[in-house]
Parts: sequence; C-alpha cells; structure tokens
Amino acid sequence: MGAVKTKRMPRAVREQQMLDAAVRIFGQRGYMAASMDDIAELAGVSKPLVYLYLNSKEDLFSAVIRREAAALAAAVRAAVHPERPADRRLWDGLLAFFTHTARHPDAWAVLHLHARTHGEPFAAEVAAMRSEIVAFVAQLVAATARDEGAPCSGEAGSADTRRVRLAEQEAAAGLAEALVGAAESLAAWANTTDRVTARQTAATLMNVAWAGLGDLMAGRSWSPPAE
Amino acid sequence: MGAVKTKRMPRAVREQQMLDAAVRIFGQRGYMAASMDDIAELAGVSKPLVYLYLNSKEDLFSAVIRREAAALAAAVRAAVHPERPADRRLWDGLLAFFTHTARHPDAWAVLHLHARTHGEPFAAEVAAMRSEIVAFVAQLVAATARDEGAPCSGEAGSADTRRVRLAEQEAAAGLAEALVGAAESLAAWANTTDRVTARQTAATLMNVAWAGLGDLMAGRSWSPPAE
Amino acid sequence: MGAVKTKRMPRAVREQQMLDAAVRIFGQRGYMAASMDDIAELAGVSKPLVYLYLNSKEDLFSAVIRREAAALAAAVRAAVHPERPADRRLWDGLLAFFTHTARHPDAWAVLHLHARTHGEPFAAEVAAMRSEIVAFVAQLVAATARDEGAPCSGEAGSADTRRVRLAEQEAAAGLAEALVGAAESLAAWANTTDRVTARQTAATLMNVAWAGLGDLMAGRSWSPPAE
Amino acid sequence: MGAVKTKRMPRAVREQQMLDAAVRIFGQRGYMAASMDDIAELAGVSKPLVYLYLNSKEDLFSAVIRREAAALAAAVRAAVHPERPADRRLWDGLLAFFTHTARHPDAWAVLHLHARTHGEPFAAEVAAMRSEIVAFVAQLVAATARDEGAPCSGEAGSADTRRVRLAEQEAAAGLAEALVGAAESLAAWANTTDRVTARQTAATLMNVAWAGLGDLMAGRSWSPPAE
DNA sequence: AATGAATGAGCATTCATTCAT
DNA sequence: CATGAATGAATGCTCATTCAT
Repeated sequence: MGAVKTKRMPRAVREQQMLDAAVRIFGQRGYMAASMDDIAELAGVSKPLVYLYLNSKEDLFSAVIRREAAALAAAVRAAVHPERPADRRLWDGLLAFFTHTARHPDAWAVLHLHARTHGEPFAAEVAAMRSEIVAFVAQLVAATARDEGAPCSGEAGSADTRRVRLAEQEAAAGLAEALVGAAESLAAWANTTDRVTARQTAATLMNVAWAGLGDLMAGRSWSPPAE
Repeated sequence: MGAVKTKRMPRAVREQQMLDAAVRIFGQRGYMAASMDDIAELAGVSKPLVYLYLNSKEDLFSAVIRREAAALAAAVRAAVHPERPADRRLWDGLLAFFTHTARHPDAWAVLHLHARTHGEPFAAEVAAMRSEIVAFVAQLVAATARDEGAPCSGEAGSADTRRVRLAEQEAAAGLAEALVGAAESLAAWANTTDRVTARQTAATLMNVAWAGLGDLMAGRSWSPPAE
Repeated sequence: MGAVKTKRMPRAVREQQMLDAAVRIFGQRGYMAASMDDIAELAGVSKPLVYLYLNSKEDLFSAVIRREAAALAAAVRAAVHPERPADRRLWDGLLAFFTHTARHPDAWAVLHLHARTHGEPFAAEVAAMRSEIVAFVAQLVAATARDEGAPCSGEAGSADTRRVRLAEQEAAAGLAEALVGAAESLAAWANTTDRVTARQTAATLMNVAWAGLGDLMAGRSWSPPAE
Repeated sequence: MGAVKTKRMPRAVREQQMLDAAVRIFGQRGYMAASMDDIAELAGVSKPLVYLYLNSKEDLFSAVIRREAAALAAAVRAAVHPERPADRRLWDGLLAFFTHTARHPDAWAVLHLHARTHGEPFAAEVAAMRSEIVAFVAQLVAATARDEGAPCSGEAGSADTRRVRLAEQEAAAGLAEALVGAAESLAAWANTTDRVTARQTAATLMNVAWAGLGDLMAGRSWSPPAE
C-alpha cells in the first residue's frame, strides 16, 4: 500500500511523498492521533529523514495545510473563467469546490476538521484561504445580482443608487458568509455518504444562493421581533 | 481557577463537576489532546475518582456528549412555543440555538468539532441530536411556507395542490438540511470572533431561510448548465 | 455467587467469609493479581471492613496461608490412625492429602504455587507445614521398612544393627523428601485435569514409595560414576 | 551491578541483554510483581527500547520462557551420549538437569514457578518442553529396564514377551511422570538451600528411579485396601 | 458494626525527537 | 542521501490504603 521502497530520489520528490502520506494519515486520524512513525512508514522512508526535511510534526502539519489550501484555491480559481456571466462563474466555482473536496477527502478533512482544532497557527492558515474564498464568492454574488437586476441599474451613480449598492454589498457579504459555511459543512457531509455527487451538492447550494439573490434584489427581508 | 477544593461531596455533585471540567478541556483541546490529569485537576479531584465515577476516557467523552447534546436540544425546545406562528417559532428556535452555543462554546466545540472525529459511537450520538433538529426545522419551514402562501391554498385537496405540497416538502427538507449545516458552521464561526451576537447570527440565517422560502413558493430555481 | 448480603454479623463469622473469598481470589489469580476490591466484593463487605479486620493485603494473605496450612495438616493427621500398620498409615495419609487438595484446589494453589513466590514471611509459613509433613512421612517410611524387614530386627541393639538403622533413616529421609516433592507436584497436576481421582493419584505415589522401600531394605542402590 | 552503560550495540546483542535482565527480574519477583522499569534499568537501557524490541510485557515473558526452555532442553540433550548404556544416560541427563537448574535458578523459577501461573499461552510453552523431557525419560527408563532384564529377553518376539513389554512401557511412563515431577520440585527445593549439590540431588533421584526399576522388573506393587 | 468518598503512588505503553554512522 | 539505535516525557489506568461518618 505505502509507496514502493525506491531509494535515492531527489529531495523535492521525497518531500511530496511525505506530504502525500501525511495528508492521508492526518486526514484519517487527526493531528494528535497521527504518529510520525506511521507517516514515515507510509511515505516509505525512515523517520529521521522526515525530520530532516520537515523539521517537526507541527511544521509537517503546517506544510500539509499550506499545500492543500493552495491546491483547493487553485482548483476553484482555474474553474472560473472571467469572461463568463456571473451566475455561471458562481456555479463553476461551486462545482470545482465540491469536485475537489470529493476527490481529496483526506485533504478536506485536514483543512475543515483538523486544522481548526489546533491553535492559532494552523487555524490562521486555513482562515486566510477561507476569507479569500468568501471575498471571491461575495464578489460573484454581487455581480450576479447586478447582472440580474440590470434594468434598474441604468442610471448609475445617483445617490439613491449608491445607497442601494452599499446595502446590496453588505447583504451580499452576509449571504457569502452563509454560503461558504453551508458549502463547508455540505462538503464534509457529502464525503461521508457516497450517494451524493459533487454536481448534486453544488446544485443544492446554488439554489439556496439563487434564492438569496432573489430576496436581495427584491429588498425582501425578515425582521426579528423586538427583544 | 478550578473549583475550590471542597471535600466530601455526594457523588452526583462531583460527577457534574467532572463533566463540567471535561467539557472545558475536551472543547478546548479535543479528545486526543485532552489529558485525564488535566480534567481531574480542573475538576478539583484526583484522577482515580474520575475513573471510579466515569470509568474511562471514552466513557467520560460519551457522557459529556450526551449531557451537552441533551442540554442544547432542551434549550431549543424550551424556546419554541407551539401556539406562535411558524416564522416566529423558527426565529425563536434559531435564536435559542445560537444563544446556547454562544453561551457554551466549549460544549458546542465538543459536539460540532470533536465528536465527529472519533468513530461511530460518538458521531452517532451527535447525529441523533442533529437529525432531531433537522426534522424540527424542516417542519417549521414547511409550516412557514404554508402560512405565507395561504391564498393559493384555497381549494385544498385537488390533485395539483397535493403534488405541489409534495414538491414543497422535498424542497423544505433540502432547505432545512442546508440551513442546519449553515447554522452549525455559523455557530462555530461566531464563537471565534466576539464581534457577532447570537441575535445577529440568527438574523442572518433567518434571512437566508426567508429567501429560500420565497423561492420555494415562487417555484423559482436555478438549473445547472448541461455537462 | 458471592455471599448473600447479610448485615450485622459477629466478627468471627465475617472474618471467615473474608478468608473464604480471599482463598478463592488468591488461589485463582495469585497474590499480585488479586485485588482487595475483588476480595471485598466476593466476601460481600466493604473494603474498609476488610482492612479493619485483617489490616493489610499481606496480613490477609498470611492469614489465608495459616488457615489453609492448618486445615491441610489437620486433614492428614485425622486420617492416620496410630494403631494401624505403617503401610496403611502411609496410604491413609497420602489419600487424605490428595483428597483434601482435590477438594480445595484454590487453597492448594495458594500454598503450593503462590505462597512460595512471595518472600520469606509467606514461604516460611508453608515451609513449616511442609517440614512437619516430611518428618511425618519419613517416620512412616522408616516404620514401614521396619515392619517389612521384621526378621532381621530380632537381636536389637548390636553395633551392626544400629549402623544399619542409621543408614536406613538417612535413606528414609531422602525418600521422604522426594515423595513429598512428587506428591506436591502431583497434587497440582491432578487439579488441572479432571480425569484423575485422588485415589489413583495416591496409588501411583504409594507404588513409588513401595518401590523405594524395596530397595531400601534390599540395600540396593545406584552409585554414580566417578566425576 | 547491571550491565555497564555501553552505547550503540547491535540489536541482537541488546536483545539478549534484555532477556538476561528479564530472566532475573521475572525469576525473582514473578510476572506480576516484575516491572518493566526494573527490567529496563537492569538491562541498562531505556524502557522504550525494550518495547521497541520486545513489544510488550507478555511478549517479553514469552521470549524469556522460550529461550530458557530451549536452553534447558539443550543442556540435557548435550549431556546424553547415545552410545552409553541406558542407566548412564539417565544419570547424565539428571545430572545435567540439576546442574543447569542450579546454575540458572532464576530461569528455573520462571519455568517452574511463574510460567505455570499465567494462563494457557505461557503454560503451554513450558508444557511442551516438559512433555519432551518426560518422553525422553520414559524411553531411558524402558531402555534401562531392558538392559537390566537382559536374560529373559533371549527368545524375542513371543506373544508373552510382547505383552510384558507393553506393560513395562506403561509402568515406565508412570514412573517417568513421577520422576519428572519429583525432579522439578527437587530442583526448586535445591535452589532454596545451598547445602545440596546438583550431584547429590541427582543421586537421590537416581536411586528412586533405580528402586522403581527394581519393582518394575520384579512386578512387585502395592495394592490399596478396599474403599 | 459498617461504609461512601477520596487519594498517592506506580505501571504498561506510546510518541516526538535526536545521535552516530 | 539515508538510517539503526536510543530516549525523556507523557498518558490512560489501577491499586492498596485511609478518613469521616
């Protein structure tokens, strides 16, 4: 199962093998339950080599998080073509997100489940990636809303219009936050059952987003009762 | 910091103190990183007593999960008055949920973050509570939709109407699932920053729900592009 | 299984119940593996009471050894009627020994197996009983030999005769030691299988004794080769 | 006292040092009372190394039993020269047995005292060695008897002769069992006093064996009284 | 006569980490 | 480039023993 014992490879390659092994072990067992022994064995190298290249368990975990966060962000970015309409861009992004997390469940488990439970340094790494994504989604949501509501955005720049725009952006931010939150837990949940495809998951969430946009444009909203 | 060293108390009391301490330690450090020594110390008792009353680390964790899941469910149930209109019930439930999770962040961390990462027995306990809540929300969503869409439900019972009802229920279930997912991660996220109140979090989510309901009733939905 | 929970009994009775429980637990698990909790539970009393009556684990073990060693010695003594011929007395003693050890396997395990492995104090207690038995057997062996060899004991008191008597006694001592050793391990072995009765075991050993006596009288013996 | 702290030795060597230490500690204290700390310290290594090489306390105990059982069996085997007469072979075997057990009292304590009190796996290991020895002795006894009784074995093969041979073999088996039992406890006993040499012990037992053989050939035996 | 409450000390086991080669 | 040998420091858990009632 572990990498075949091949000797004498360049450092870069060995490092990737170690990270691969680490993702699997960390993803399946969590940070604390993962043992450097197991990771080294799965990587097909001796423990001292792991330490030589990656310094410590914490550094290794950090490296894993960085690599996988980057990979996920890249996958989403690559799927979104700026020339397409906003709603299509949102859909493409969601689909790419769920496809990637479905294809790399251990990586997603590390990012979503395990990184959060181990103090600032790790959580921060993930939080960075997350806010990048939230911003990206918020911008898409706003754009989508704009495209949809095109008619009323004819005379741009009036005071009223600008106020509306601002409210729209705040609402969009809220929606984006909720969307990403939902997406995250949906991705985790989708990985636990094999009855749901990435497409289906993306469609479910896209519909919620769509509904949110509808209200956003209609200015409809629910007001909580006084205390 | 820990409970004042009070000697000779009845078992039931000591047990609660131990569970209190366990919630804090487990919630802040996770199952694996939590040490029985620390829990015992925080509880103000010696380790053997913890084992005498709670048998093992796993049993202690289990007891914590059961107690906190029950407490959360009870808090939500207590907030919802059946005689109020559906949207108000949904709001009350959400508010109670976010209030409770905000007031007991360690407990929520145990339920949401840590219980899921430790094999069937623990996850199952949480899953049970979760599905109770999802069902509860789905029913509220459906009821809210019915109340809102009252006019069009005049001639009840026609074949068309029934078909519509069914579709509504399915959509409600999907919406409920997404809502709870979002709520869960929102609760976790709200706990990491102190700039958001439970009320604000609840309002954000209520608005998404509201938007979802709007679409639900309007039959609007977004269709993904062909492959 | 354990004594029915009867409250408020006189000390002497309770003490015997505790010793009964201790014999079982010590016999089956050995000194170290036996826990005072288990003994107290089997005795149907609380642990502090055991300590109140028997002071410590070591004292309890000691009490068990004393009681069981005395019981075994008594059983053997009771079986041997001084008016019977020597060979019959030897047989009666052996039979009583194997019968008692078969009927009280836990007690025998304590005496033979466990007492020896725990330092002077305990071993000494058993050694005392053992040497009492060895002496008793040696005397029987000598007497048996005398009875058998009656003819030549006519003119008592001659120098030759006395020298012979001495040699006989030494040989008898050696034989007795070997006999008792064999008896001990035979008893332990007989307890592990249920296919052998005390009678059979006694007969086997009696035959060896008989053979030994034959040689003893015949003056036959095997001389080791020089270095 | 313990091995001088020599660093960095090949695994095989360290393993033997650990086994040496384990024999001493287990032999003197028994399985339960022996602590891995003490064994490691006596071996001059850290505890983790003991676990790395020998896995667990049970495995270590097992390894000790296997090594010492093999050593004892080898010592006996090496002493017996097939070309010598049967009685000499028996003597050589006994002498080797008592010499070895006297020279390695801890090892004998482990095999005879402690291994028996710890469940199937360990007892089985010893039982195997024991039955090998019993068979070996039984065969020697039979051979000795044959040599002694040479005259009557002239007309080999007659029905009578064969029946006699069979009875002889059964009796030999019984005698062997008793002999080995006696030898075992004699060895243990000899180790507790320092007044008896292996030679003396062997001589005592050889004489019993010799006596048994005498009776065997003479067909003499003692019959128990009716119930 | 009897016990519920409580603990100090120890034990088997594991793990992240480092030398010396 | 790579590793066999080795360990300090925990960690979960148990046990004999004692108070206060």
